[in-house]
Amino acid sequence: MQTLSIGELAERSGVASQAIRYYEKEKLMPAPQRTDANYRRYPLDAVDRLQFIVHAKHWGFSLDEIRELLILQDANGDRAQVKHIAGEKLHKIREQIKHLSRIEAVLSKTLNECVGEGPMQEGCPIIEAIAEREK
Amino acid sequence: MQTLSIGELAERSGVASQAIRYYEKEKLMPAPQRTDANYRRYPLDAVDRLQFIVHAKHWGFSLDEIRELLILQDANGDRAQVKHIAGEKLHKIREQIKHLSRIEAVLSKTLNECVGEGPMQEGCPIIEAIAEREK
DNA sequence: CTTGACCCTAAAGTCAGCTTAAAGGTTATG
DNA sequence: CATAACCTTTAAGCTGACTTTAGGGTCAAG
Repeated sequence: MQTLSIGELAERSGVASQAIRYYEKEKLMPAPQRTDANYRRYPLDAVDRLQFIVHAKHWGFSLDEIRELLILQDANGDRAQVKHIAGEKLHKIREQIKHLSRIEAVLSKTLNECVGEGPMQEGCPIIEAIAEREK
Repeated sequence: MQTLSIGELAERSGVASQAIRYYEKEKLMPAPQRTDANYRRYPLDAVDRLQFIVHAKHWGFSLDEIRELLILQDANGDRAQVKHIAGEKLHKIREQIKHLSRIEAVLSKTLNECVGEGPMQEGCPIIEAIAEREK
């Protein structure tokens, strides 16, 4: 069976060798077999696992959360647990969207109100909005 | 004129003394006058400045961005510059909302598709969504 | 057989925005 | 006048997700 050195794996997955070693230390990647010279040799499907990590990171999952998902996969775990983790993540994402939307609303409103000209001796609606806004 | 010790300022503003010293080092707060014993004495409006910082942080501005806004205020700067900084921030916030909304859409869709029962031998729509999703 | 490209480990550095600790001076209270 | 509650400084620690550095070992090409 074909195996990959860490450098080949890095190139195929787009993840730096040192990051791969870091994922191993953090238990996201299993420790691979070693050659006599103590070089890591990875099976081909290590590429998929790394890309799962990359995608999950892009989705905003932390390494801790990704580790949980991988453990469930490795253990052929319960769908309910995966759904639970994803549900919590969805909740957090919706909270973030709410928070950002509130900011977006006030900021775009004040930007419209600001003429964007002249000095600010008598105040600037943007500065004032930041200064006064509660909560 | 009444002045405040750093501890009194901390209590009135809700910002820890050490954080106030940190803001001084980072040029967000001006270095205040000192007593003979080298104690900081703040004017009352230091409370407002600190609360401006707190609010701006809550809005998602970084300390670097807040410093820029404060410099414009201190210099009685140009409204156009403030509008420019706020406009860039608004753009970044809208990008973040877009990114999160895309994730929210896919994640809530896959959560609905997942029965949330049984083991995942034959795959789980959530895991697969993460694994397969491009970009 | 040597040079350069790879691989190894462990430890330290990076970013932001602080917090905590260490070691000491000052001031208010009983 | 002692002691607790302030204040001072500098330096180190924290989180997350790595990257960089230091100091070696290994391997393929010429």
